[in-house]
Amino acid sequence: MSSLIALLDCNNFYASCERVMDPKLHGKPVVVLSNNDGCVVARSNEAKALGIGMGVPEFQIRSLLRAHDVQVLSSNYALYGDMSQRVMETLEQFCPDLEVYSIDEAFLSLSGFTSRNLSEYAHRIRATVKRWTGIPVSVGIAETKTLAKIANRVAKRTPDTDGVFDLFTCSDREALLNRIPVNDVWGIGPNYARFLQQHGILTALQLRHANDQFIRKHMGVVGLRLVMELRGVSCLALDQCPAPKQGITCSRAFGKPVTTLTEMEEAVSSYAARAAEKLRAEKLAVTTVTVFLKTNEFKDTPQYSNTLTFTLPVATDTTTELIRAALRGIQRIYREGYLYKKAGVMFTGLVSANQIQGDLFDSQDRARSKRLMVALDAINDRFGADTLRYASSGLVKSWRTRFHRRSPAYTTDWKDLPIVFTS
DNA sequence: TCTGGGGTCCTAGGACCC
DNA sequence: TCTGGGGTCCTAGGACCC
Repeated sequence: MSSLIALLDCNNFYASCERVMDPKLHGKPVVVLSNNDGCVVARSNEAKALGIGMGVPEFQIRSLLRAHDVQVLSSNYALYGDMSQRVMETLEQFCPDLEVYSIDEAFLSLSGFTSRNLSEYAHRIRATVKRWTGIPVSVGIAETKTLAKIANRVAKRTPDTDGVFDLFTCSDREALLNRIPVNDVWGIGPNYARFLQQHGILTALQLRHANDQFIRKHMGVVGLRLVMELRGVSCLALDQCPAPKQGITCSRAFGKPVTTLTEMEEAVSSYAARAAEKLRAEKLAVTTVTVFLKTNEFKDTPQYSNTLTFTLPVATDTTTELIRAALRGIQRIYREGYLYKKAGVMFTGLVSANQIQGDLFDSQDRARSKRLMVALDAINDRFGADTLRYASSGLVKSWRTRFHRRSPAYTTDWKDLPIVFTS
């Protein structure tokens, strides 16, 4: 008996979260925008039906949005993170062998459930998630992750499946796979799709029957694994305890172009502080810091971008040191005379915070820094992000990312708690 | 005017060593 | 007289994901 996997995926996740908290959004087209209210990152079914594409810049569809009274919201990541946790906790009650794959998806191992009617079980999971969290989900079942992804797509797009599709027991798999465009296969992005189409491979079925050597040569071992998975040979195991993070990044596009070193320093200082918070939340310390900046590639103005990576003498998780390091870096690559659009700070070479190796010439008082960071995080956690912050991050922050249409902090701020009236 | 952010994995090529 | 080869580590870049 081969193993079976279910992929559970929340429908239109960000838009669905907004609807849970604001029922007025039901039945209306809803879109959620990325940082800076730049691009569409989530769409309700009604918005999809209007032809609004994923990733489209908001300014390009502004008249369409207005004409159809589309409800437009900025991203509210605190809300989505909370809702995600509720969904995952619900799933765990049904199936403890699960891999949380992303904010809105989980793979479930159904190997121990083969005596059941799996479709029926999936319908029960789906109904329970809806009842407990308000989030609609779809479930795809198959022998491998890649096939489960395809099954999930069928469940989402075929109304009479009622949100659950079992590809394993499907009688006409070949015909079904032949209706899946190759660019819809998990792991086939724009580049591979174009390449495969040029070689006459247009569907998931054709990719499944592709020549192994050909795939190995042009798409590497990743491509070969993908093809094997399409054939029902599991190559991507369920990963219940994800590997520790390899890097932590904080980067943002500016709300308006940055033209002075002072503003750039403020931004980079804020990003370093934010990345340092994430670092401590994961109980990690960093040895390698990368800073980068770039101008707006969509514009016809002079272009410049640069990146600098350097290694710290001693691994650290202290905001003060990391800001200082990031500022030294950005000062070296900053050039006058450009309109900067984006900058960022990346931490790599992460080590566990409790095994920091000191060095002979280390002059920092580590115990003192540690106490300071614990206090800083506790205050910001209690009273809200940025209650305490470093002066180098600036006060005015005219470069800051814009969120003009953010919904309230329903789940993370008492004053935004939703109020329910009953009659 | 206006085009996101945060990740992972793999590969090729250079530096270095023995 | 006539320029080795293999292993390891690191980095940059490319592909993909949500």
